Amino acid sequence: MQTAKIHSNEGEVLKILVAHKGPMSAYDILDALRGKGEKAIKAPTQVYRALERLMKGGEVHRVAALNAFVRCSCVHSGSAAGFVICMTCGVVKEFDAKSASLPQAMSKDFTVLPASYEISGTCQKCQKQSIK
Amino acid sequence: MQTAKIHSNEGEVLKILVAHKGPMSAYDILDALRGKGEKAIKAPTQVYRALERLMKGGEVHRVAALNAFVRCSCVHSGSAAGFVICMTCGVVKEFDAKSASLPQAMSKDFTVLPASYEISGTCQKCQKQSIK
DNA sequence: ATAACGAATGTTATAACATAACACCGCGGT
DNA sequence: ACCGCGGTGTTATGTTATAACATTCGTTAT
Repeated sequence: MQTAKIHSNEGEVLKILVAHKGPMSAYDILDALRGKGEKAIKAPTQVYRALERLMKGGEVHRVAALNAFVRCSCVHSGSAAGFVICMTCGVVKEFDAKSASLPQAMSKDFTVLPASYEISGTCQKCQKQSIK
Repeated sequence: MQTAKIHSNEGEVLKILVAHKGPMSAYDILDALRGKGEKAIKAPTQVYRALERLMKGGEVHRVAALNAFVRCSCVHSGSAAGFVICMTCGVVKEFDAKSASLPQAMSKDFTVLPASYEISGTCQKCQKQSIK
């Protein structure tokens, strides 16, 4: 069995993200971790690896529109994270895409247009092939 | 008055995108244009500038999830482009986010989960400030 | 015509984001 | 003890995007 290992990098990265509130690029995170002497993370790879696992665990999400990562701030279903993103100031709002009606989620605080919607997932064809 | 100028680069870039059907990265486009002798585009900047203007005109959209660009294939309202993206095979489907109901748009050909929704626009605050 | 201006272009360099490849370590199972 | 695997560290490189500046082309005003 794979018991809980060290994962200290994940902890460090998550701490930074929690403290920052809001999306950070991998390199922002890296800068925040560098110069913490001793045990500090030094290379992008380490940050990306930590982020990858945090994302797999649902603790962090990637915001493609910003090339950035955010702490999950939503009690969502785990499989349908949604974001409304202001491309001017970089503010993001997370919502649960599974339960919320999307247009509502955005129209409260965001003016709609011009806007771009992106839904990333897996198409049926690829889904089937992965089952084989 | 600013009459129609040359914009030959826009034409070249658009031609490539039309021929390719489907999203291309700026560097894919660049490679396709290079080695066309003479008048060929040679540098990323030129591609990005052409894309920028094509996007402003609504002829092309950027798909952030893929760091790519697609010819607009939709008779949409012009201000609410939507995409459903398969992160496995890279297939994208465009829909008019203004008129279509989003969940429907995706559920036909895409299995929903796990999925990520991103809606990029401008928040009210930034909207107001830009009016000033 | 031509000067002057702005928009489009060309060119070089660099910034920002992300991954490949390989060596090493630590722990758990046999 | 050893083996294997997953996590880590390190270096190098690949990919995407923009900055900065010189030049050319059209349009307009003189």
